[in-house]
Amino acid sequence: MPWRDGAGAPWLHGKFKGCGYRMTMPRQIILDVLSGTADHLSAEDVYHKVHNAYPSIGLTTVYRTLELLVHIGLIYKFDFGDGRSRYELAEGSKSDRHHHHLVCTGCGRIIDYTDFIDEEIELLKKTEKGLSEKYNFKITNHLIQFYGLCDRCQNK
Amino acid sequence: MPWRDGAGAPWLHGKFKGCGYRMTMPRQIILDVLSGTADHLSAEDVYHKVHNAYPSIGLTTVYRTLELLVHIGLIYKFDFGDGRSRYELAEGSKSDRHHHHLVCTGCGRIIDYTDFIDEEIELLKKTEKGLSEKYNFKITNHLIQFYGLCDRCQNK
DNA sequence: TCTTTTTTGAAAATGATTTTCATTTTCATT
DNA sequence: AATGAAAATGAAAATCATTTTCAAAAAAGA
Repeated sequence: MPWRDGAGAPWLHGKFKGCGYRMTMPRQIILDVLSGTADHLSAEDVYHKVHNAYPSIGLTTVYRTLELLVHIGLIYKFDFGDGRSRYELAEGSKSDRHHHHLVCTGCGRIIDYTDFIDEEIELLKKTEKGLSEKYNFKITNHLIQFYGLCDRCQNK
Repeated sequence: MPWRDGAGAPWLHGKFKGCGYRMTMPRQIILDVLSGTADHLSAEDVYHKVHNAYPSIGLTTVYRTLELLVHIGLIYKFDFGDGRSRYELAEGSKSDRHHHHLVCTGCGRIIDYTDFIDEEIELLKKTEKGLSEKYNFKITNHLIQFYGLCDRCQNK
């Protein structure tokens, strides 16, 4: 699954070239890193992980690549309120189900949940449709997060 | 409603003192500014508006006061993805209904909507309950936002 | 291979937010 | 009203994530 041969997922080449971008080594490795974790990595997290396989990479390139991947739609960018953006693979790339986030305001822990997702999605669809019509807004995305304290943080 | 006499809303004094804080002039004026607008002001927006009534105020104090007000629960802090935090009065202070946000990724415009809110709230309650039990999470807050293009931005 | 365009990395710049610290203000007590 | 301790303030400096600049390196096409 992580395509360690250095070629990257073949179907991605097409996605990149189709958009006029080149599939380069840094881009492949950054995608590999994101594919190989279930965490919500920050740009610097990615930078450190990438560094192992490709020590010469610069933080700048990581930022640029992440921005590009968000633009192409291969990854999502999130803000969980700790001052740095977090990234995760968009579903479809991996066998990853659509989920939302539970954010602990105590320790910053993030829990992905898929419970109730179907109902949420259904309501979201309905809401999107209604809002699109009323406000003439072309909705492309949504964000749902719950904030609170995780079990550990509740006990001081 | 904006208590222009400089005393601030009387019931707020209690809220502040109850938490061990003092109700000062800068704090009153910052609250007045937030009460007097329907916009989603950034810290610097607040700073500029406050400056009229209280020219000696510093940006630092604005930041500190906003943080305090968030902590007390009088205002909410939002991130709409443009790199600066935005603040708005929590409902209850004003005759303000609970609402969610529609964010235009083209121009940054924010639309508050209350449509479908009742259904959303109902589902959120149910979801919160379920998630709280399953993950032993004490949920205090939620965030729902839709992203897309507003009517103006759709036409280039 | 040669040429053009894209991508890269290091260093510098940016910009929002936070910290530091000396001064001023508040408020419970004289 | 005066006093003194605790809290709040403001200016300047510090932080820190992210962006920009720019010259060199890598990729795609001829």
